[in-house]
Amino acid sequence: MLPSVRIARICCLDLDTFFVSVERLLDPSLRGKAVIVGGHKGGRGVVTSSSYEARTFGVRSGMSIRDATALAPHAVFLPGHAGEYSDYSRRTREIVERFSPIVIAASIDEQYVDFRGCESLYRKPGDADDDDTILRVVRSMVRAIEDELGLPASAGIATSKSLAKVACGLAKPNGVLFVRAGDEEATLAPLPVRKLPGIGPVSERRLHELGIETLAQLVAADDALLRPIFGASTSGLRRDARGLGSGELGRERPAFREHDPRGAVHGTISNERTFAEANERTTESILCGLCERVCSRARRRGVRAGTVTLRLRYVDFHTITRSRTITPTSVDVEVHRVVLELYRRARTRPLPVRLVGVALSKLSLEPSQLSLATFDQGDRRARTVDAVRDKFGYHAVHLATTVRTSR
DNA sequence: TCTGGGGTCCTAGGACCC
DNA sequence: TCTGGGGTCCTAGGACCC
Repeated sequence: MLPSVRIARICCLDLDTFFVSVERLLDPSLRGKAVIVGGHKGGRGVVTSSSYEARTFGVRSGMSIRDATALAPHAVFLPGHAGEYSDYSRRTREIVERFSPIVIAASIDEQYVDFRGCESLYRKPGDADDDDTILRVVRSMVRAIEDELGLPASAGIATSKSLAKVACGLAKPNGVLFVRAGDEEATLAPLPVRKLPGIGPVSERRLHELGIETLAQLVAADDALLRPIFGASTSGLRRDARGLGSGELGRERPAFREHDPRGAVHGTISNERTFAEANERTTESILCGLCERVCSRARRRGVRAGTVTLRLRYVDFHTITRSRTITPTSVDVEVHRVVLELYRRARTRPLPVRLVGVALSKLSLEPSQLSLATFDQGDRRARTVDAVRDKFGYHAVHLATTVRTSR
C-alpha cells in the first residue's frame, strides 16, 4: 500500500446563524436587529439560533428563552419556520454539489465536502499551487451561496474532518480558513479543549480538574489520565487533537435508505414533549399523540420498529428510559399499548413529570407494498389513516385517546 | 446555565446459548 | 451439575452534536 500523503482537501461548510439568516430573507426588516429564534418572548423553549447583535448581550444558543429575554428584552423573538430551513438547506446542498460530487450533510446547516482529485479540474495559471487552487474554489463556493441564496456561510479546509470543522469555527463569521498540511498541530495546540469536536461540557470539566486547558496539554497528557474520561475513544481523540484525524468523510449521518441484507434500517424515530404542569390523564394522552406521530413517520419511511422506548423526565430532571423489544410494527395502537404499560410501571416516584417521549428503533423494512394481503387489520387501519391525512392534513384523524383529552 | 427536540454513539451488566 | 469461555441480544444510562 502506498504511504498516504496528508493533503488539505476536506472542507467543512457551515451556514452562519442559519435560522436567523433565513428569517431575515423572509423579513428583511430584521437585518441589523437582535434576532432570537427558538420561541416567543418570555416563553418556554431554548435559543436555537441568535444573531450576532443578540450575542453581544450574552445570548447563546442552547440558553433558555426566558434567560435570553432577561438579557435582551428588546430583541425580536421568533418561533421559527422549520419548512423554510429545510428548503434552504437543500438548495445550499445543490450549490455545493456543483463544486464537488462528494458531499456529506452533517446537519441542516453543516456539510462536509471532499475536494481530493479536483485540483486539475479547477487549476488556473494564476494559482501558486494546488492548495491555492482549492482555497480559491472554496471561496467561490461560499460566494455562490451568498449571491444565489442570500445566506452567509463560513468554511474550513484541512487534512481531516475534525480539523476542518475547527477551522470553520475559527473562520466565522463569513470567512474561509485553509490549514495547510503540516500546520495542523500548530493551529490546534493553543485552543481550549472544548473547541475539539467530541469534547463537551462534561469532558471539559473533567479535563480542567486535571489542569488540562489547551489541546497542547491534552496531547501531552498521560494516557492513563485520559482513559477514564474518553474510554475507547481516547486514541482517536488524541489523534484529532494533533490534527492527525482521518481524511475520510465517513457515512452520511441520517443513513436514510441504507439497510443491511437482513432488512435492518439505520436510525431512530423519536418524538418528545415537555410540559409546564400536567396531570396523569393529560400525560397519558400526550403519550398517545406521540405514539401516533412516531408511527406515522415510520410508515412514511416504510419501516417497522422492533424496539419501543419510553422516556420519562421528572421535574427534578431525573430522567429514565424503559424499552421493550416487540414484534416489529408501525401500528399506533400496538405501540401505544406497550408505551402505556412501560409508563405505568416506570412512573414510581411521587413527583410531577416534566417530559415524556417515545422512540422507535431496531427498524426494519416493512414487507413490500405489493403484498398488501400480508397486512393485518391494525396495519390496514393505520394505512387508511395515512391516506386520510395525505388528503386532509395530519390532524384530520386521531386515536380516540388523543382527541378526548387534548382538546 | 434550572435546561427543547431531534438525533448518534458508547458502555456495561445480565440473559441466554453453545 | 459449583463450572469455562465466547458470542450475541436486551436493557438502561450517559455524553455529545446541532
